Amino acid sequence: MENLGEWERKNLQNELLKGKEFARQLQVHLNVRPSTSSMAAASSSSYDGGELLVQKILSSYEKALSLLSSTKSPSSLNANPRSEDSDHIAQTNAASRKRNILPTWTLKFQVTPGMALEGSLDDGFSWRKYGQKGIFGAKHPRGYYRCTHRNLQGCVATKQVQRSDDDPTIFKITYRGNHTCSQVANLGTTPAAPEFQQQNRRIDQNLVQSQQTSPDALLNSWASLRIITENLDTVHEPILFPPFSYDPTSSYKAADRIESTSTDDVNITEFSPMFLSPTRCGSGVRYFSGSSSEMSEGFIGNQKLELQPKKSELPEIFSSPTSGVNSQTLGLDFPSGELEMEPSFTFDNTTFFS
DNA sequence: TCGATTTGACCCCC
DNA sequence: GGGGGTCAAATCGA
Repeated sequence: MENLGEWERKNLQNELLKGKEFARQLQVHLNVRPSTSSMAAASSSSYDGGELLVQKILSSYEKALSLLSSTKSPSSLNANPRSEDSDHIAQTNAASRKRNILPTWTLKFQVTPGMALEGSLDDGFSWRKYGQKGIFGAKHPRGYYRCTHRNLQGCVATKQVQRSDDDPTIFKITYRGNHTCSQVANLGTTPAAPEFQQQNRRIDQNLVQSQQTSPDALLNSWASLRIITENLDTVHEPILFPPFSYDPTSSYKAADRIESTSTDDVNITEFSPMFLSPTRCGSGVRYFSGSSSEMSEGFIGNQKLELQPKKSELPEIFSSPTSGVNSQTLGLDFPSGELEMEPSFTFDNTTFFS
């Protein structure tokens, strides 16, 4: 934490505050009594899983914020000898520091063999490829993409696309950093926008091509979830994950599977923005399990989701032992993690990694 | 002509 | 020292 610059601290704090606020909104919807002692609440058998979960969420955010506020000023970073040489080096170091603290999460897509990969998994954002490298031990090269608006708008979002060694039809896409460009506003963070609502209705056509590539944006990408943690019994109240937004031109074979699953699956017509109506949202994702230190997973219909924390990301903030359900598990902020989605997602991959 | 992609080189971090 | 991430010049294509 001591290695965080002012910029990172502010962003972290803002993200944590947002997550905390979202949790509070969820608390309101669940009619959870505000409690100054989340642990006391946690030990109370009168709370059902969802309410308990909310208490833990708030507790985790409060602790994370507390940890953040208790850390040193980043001014000590100037003592780094590498930053004294030149502006270029200083900028490089700054980039490296940002690299280390930027939220990272991973999606896995399974594609239909033979289909062309258009736009390297079009997720709705504009990406510009800036590199490709062979990775040690990997059969396939890794592609590096950054937001097209990086220069104009300073958007720091990047993604890496790596084809799986075991199954060439599986692509692992690692997103890093939030989109700060105008694309965010156009791709679902404005729930009232007609496009957004229309996209919600298109879920049955294009489920997995989430256009949200930031942690916050991912909030707009997921159907409501029911979450189970390793410390909790089944959570009966859904944790809300806002809807996917989709590329209407893509085809997605898993949608039928989702629609055909049982009654508590995603109610496609009732996707709602963040935390609007827990009871309205279905529970397409059956559950998430695990803690910040262990893999979490869940399902949207038949689709498996995995959240795999990366230990290098924000360890100070999210190391709280009571943060069994931290923002990542909830999708509130996804400080790091992996979402594995293996639907029969179809896209054109013939031009990828040519 | 301009934006995107390719690719070799550079640099940071482990 | 090696691997991974990024840079930037060269190249491509609309």
